[in-house]
Amino acid sequence: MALAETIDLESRVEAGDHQALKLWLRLLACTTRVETVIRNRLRSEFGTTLPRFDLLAQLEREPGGLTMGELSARMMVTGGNVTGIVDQLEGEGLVVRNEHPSDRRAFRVQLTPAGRRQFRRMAAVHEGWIVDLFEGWSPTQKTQVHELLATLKTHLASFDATPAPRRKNKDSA
Amino acid sequence: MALAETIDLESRVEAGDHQALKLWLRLLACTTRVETVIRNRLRSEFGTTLPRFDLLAQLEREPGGLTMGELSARMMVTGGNVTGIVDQLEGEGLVVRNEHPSDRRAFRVQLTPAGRRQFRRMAAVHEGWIVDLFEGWSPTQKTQVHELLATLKTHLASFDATPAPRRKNKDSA
DNA sequence: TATTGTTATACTCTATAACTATA
DNA sequence: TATAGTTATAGAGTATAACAATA
Repeated sequence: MALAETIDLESRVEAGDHQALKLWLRLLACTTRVETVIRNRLRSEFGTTLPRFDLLAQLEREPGGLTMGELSARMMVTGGNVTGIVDQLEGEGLVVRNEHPSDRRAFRVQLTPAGRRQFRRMAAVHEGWIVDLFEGWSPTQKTQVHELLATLKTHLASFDATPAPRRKNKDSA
Repeated sequence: MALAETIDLESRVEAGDHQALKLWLRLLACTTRVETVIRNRLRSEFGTTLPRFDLLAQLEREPGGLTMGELSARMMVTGGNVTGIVDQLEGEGLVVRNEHPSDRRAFRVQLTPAGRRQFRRMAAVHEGWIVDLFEGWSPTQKTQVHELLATLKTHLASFDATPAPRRKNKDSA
């Protein structure tokens, strides 16, 4: 653990590896904790879930609506799941499947006025939770991490993180 | 208080809120991506999962073994899940339930020699993946974030993130 | 023939509750 | 009575594949 200073040349690479691993473990611990708090509160306060909240958030940003396929892509989940979530939200009167102007196979999924009201109410509370949770960092630190994460995000973009374990073709294997 | 001042104050708070939210979204995006890559590779390369890997990691650190309850606490999941994972790993010959010296209800779950070999092999590869994924940051940046996360982690410790949505008694928040 | 979305199914991960065998 | 672990069940959350309607 605290062996850092006395390393010789040979173990330096290994120490570097451990540095990355320890960083990852800590990052994961923090993220998981925040996520759990948010999930729990979303359920207890609003009787909803993270994917449902996420779907509403996607629609709120796109007043013209989104197709099921676009929702699927933005939420990074496969189509069948989107159908299920939209079914639920439509049942609650928060979203509607409107007809698509140019493709009769597709829909323009949009927020209803009630859906928009409900989402905004939740989003405001949600944002308050996030603010509290990240109060551990000063504004300067937040900015700093935000920028560091931008770098990391770019780097990570080159890794294959497709949801499916197996893609149709093209898998180099 | 002048109107202009009020507006200014309000928008400052709002700006601060958005800062935290944007930070969280980016943090979540990065973490999710890393996790997905790791999960996919763990499955495709070793036919295993993150919880199974995690359980082996817990045992590797504790040569004397751990009880089911201790595993449950360290992995932050409830008991029934641990039973399932240990069943699988025991079936594969990677861990054993040995008898507990002083409590006949409990076990000392331990790695088998094969389990230790297998875990070490996986852990080395796994660490390489992490190193690659975090190559986006310089060693200095890694250290920096690691320390910032320590601060955040401390702050987060005061929030209730119990797995269960509903606990026996009162919410302390 | 390709694509949009639905249906049906399955698997992972996790929680709860009732149960057993000790303590 | 309380605790360690198991069993059975439930419910998110996600994936795959076969299918219908339309392009």
